Amino acid sequence: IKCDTVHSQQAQSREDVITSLLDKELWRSFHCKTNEMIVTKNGRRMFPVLRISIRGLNPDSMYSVMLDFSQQDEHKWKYMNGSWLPGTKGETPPQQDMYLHPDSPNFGSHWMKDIISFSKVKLTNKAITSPGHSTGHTLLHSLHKYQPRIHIVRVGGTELDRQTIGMFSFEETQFIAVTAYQNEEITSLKIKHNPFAKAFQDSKERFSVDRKS
Amino acid sequence: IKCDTVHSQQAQSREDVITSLLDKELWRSFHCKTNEMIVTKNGRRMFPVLRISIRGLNPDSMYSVMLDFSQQDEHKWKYMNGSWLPGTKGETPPQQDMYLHPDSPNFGSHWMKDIISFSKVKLTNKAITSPGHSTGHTLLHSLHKYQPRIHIVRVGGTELDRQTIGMFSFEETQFIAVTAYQNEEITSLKIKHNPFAKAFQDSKERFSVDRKS
DNA sequence: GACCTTCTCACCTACGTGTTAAGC
DNA sequence: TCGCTTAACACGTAGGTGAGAAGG
Repeated sequence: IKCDTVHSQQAQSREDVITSLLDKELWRSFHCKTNEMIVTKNGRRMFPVLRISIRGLNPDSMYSVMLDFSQQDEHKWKYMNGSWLPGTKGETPPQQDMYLHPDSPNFGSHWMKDIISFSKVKLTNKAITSPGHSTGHTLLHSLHKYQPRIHIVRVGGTELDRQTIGMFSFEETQFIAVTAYQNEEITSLKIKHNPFAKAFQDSKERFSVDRKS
Repeated sequence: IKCDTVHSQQAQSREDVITSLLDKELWRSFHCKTNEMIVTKNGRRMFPVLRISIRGLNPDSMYSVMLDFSQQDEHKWKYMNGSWLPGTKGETPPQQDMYLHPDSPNFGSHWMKDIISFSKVKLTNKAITSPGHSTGHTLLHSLHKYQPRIHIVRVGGTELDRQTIGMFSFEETQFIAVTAYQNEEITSLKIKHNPFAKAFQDSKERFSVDRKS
């Protein structure tokens, strides 16, 4: 339905920095069904994992790469009769903290050398999870829609001397935060592609999500 | 025997940087028996793990922390009749590459905030381990004696603009690289303290390594 | 009741141990 | 034979899954 109208990148860059999203096919298969991400008290990883490549940085300059989640609208969404509908009442305003990629800070050469993976970021619905919660947890509101955004910041000699280089987001990575999956097709896609869900690959009825029909 | 003569730190520091070794009691219990570390083709972690704390860095300056292994002498060592003896023939010259702590580079405030652990460094006896060997592997010669050394380097705006701040080593962390444990007392200590060896904790005869006797 | 959240669970992935037997 | 190295193995640690029942 809307899968053909996805434009993959919105770039606002002060330098000639280019970022590319990996696993686009996978992301789009989820996006077509309206993607959902589980949030838990202790934090849940994302699947698919946000992975990007970066070009155009100065190899010898120092950068940090960050991730945050922009609340896309003020609706509380509701899954009814097989589709997501915006709720009537507007909900909570955003107050987003940044997830710092664990390789940060690092040289441009480091960031451009390999794929940059955000596999370790955890989504939570509780402000304070546990004593050892540290960083790595990002607070989201369940049943609200989010757009992941990647920020590239140049860091100078001191910790406060920083300058935003670019902000990048990819429409196919949008999702609705949930405490339990609503759409069974999303569940099936998660089980099919996430290695950690292998236990359920043969024990659950499969939907024909991949058939060309 | 020689356990009482261990001096714990040799510091050569251009600034007032102080590093402290953690788990000194544990390290000394191994050092008393002449410590051994396994080297394998694919790389083996160290146990005990090298863990230090650092003080005296400039919180806002950027540093990298590195680890290397200084070959202590030119002997090939041999375990005979319960003790290590230096072999007659001199052996290979050193050619040591540095293991970069995965948090590198980072601000002084980061390095001083928490304990710095070198748990992920892997010791190998093969130059090229596997296609995905990447960094994290350090080549050592089996049956040679090594002294781990920690280097702190200030890194500037560019990747090559760096200046060594200090080099620190702790005598109780010396070891002989082996492909299989020679001294059964060392094996027992490893099994006793390394959680990953728990499978052997109750199935193997224990030596009275900890009795005050 | 309907909706959403929380918790426990079996079942995985991923990989760090020393052991043992085989290889050289 | 002897000394040393290698590879397969059982058995742990550590932690990521959705399912399902229970809670609010």
